[in-house]
Amino acid sequence: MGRKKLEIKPIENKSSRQVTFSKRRNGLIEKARQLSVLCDASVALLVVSASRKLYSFSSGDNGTVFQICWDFYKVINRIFLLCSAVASMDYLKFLVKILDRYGKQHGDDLKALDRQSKALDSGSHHELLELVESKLEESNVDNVSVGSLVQLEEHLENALSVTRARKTELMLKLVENLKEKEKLLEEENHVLASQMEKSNLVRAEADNMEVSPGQISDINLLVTLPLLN
Amino acid sequence: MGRKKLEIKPIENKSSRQVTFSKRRNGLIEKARQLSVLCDASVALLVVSASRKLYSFSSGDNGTVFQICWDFYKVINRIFLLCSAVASMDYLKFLVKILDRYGKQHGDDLKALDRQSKALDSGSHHELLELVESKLEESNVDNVSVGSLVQLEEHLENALSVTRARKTELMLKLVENLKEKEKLLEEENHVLASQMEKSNLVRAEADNMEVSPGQISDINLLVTLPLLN
DNA sequence: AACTATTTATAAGA
DNA sequence: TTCTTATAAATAGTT
Repeated sequence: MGRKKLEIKPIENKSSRQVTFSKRRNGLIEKARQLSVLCDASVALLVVSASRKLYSFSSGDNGTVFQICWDFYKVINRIFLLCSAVASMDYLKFLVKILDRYGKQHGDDLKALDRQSKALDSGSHHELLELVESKLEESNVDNVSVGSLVQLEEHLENALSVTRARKTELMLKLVENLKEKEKLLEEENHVLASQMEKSNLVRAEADNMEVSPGQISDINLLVTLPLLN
Repeated sequence: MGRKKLEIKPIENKSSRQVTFSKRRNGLIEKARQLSVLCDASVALLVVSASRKLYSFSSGDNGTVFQICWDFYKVINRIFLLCSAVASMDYLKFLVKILDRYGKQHGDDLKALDRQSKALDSGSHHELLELVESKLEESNVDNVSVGSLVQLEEHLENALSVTRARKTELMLKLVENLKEKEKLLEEENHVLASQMEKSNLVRAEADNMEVSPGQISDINLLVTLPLLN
């Protein structure tokens, strides 16, 4: 739809490709907007230029981008999770590049959050929770920056993973201690019992004195108590 | 660009809205394709109709949709995670609907996987791992269906969560048992010790017989052993 | 689903 | 970049 018909194949000339990209990108975004308005549709559009710059549109039903994208995210997330196990080195490099790009495009947000995160460097749970709450407060969703949310979630993931590992570690240590304690108590018990037996034997031999019924039954009761397993 | 100018506002007439949606959606997807080809750009487009049907396009640099979407996913995922904590009931209903829709659009895949998953209903870990491996094998990424991957990940998530819960449960039970055991042993020990004391006392009174040094030291050693804490 | 009168998008040029 | 303009493409209303 210009002065002459354009074949749909990669444009060689760099500057004309750049110009076409700019025009068509705007056109595409406008068309996406129109479709969403005219037909009550949810539309999400992502464009990444050859120079790795990101442009996007979302009809944003509730002023946010994420409702429409939830199923998209589901698909992508799952594919990614499964593929990351078998991903090539090239693909991993690609991911790093994209994350880099995000860091650059949201540099200010990241810096701002970095200052906060430095404050809780030593990992105070209380402070972390406060940070989360303040972020949730201010996140009437569309005025909170994406970069800071990305950063924030990383904090949360770290905290969770540390907490989980610590839980397991503590429980294993507790079990170990309890088992050792049990072993010692059993040994002590055993020695006491044999001591008692010997002493009773010695006494019985020495003077034929009878052990009182109450005392015997006490001992028997305890020794035959079933140990839990 | 039709017989007359159309204002960009919601189309009231249902059937004409449906027709317009169909035409413009195709147009939009074609435009997206052209942009990606002409300008070496990555483009991802998602359209959900008012009737909740999903249409999408992705330039798919490597034959898959997910490279271009990775950053999108990052953003969406993080926003979702944070917002889900404060999401309204309406929003939760919305999510359920979308997941439903997925189930419907990938019904065949789900059924196929369902048969497999029935086989490991009783939760054999070995079989689950085998299923995962076979899926990874066959997922040269573009010939495996999205629906089955979604389902597969749900299996994995369930298995993980069940395993984690079971681990905690078993460890807590173990700790409880060990503590009870310890209590009983300590009681038994205490009774034995006091029994011993009484008996020694009685004997001493009765005939002034001395307890052998070796026996005394044994008992003292055990009673003063530090208990772990 | 086709047709076609129009509008809209945009390629090339400035 | 931005504007202009000739022309290609998309599509609204009609059949």
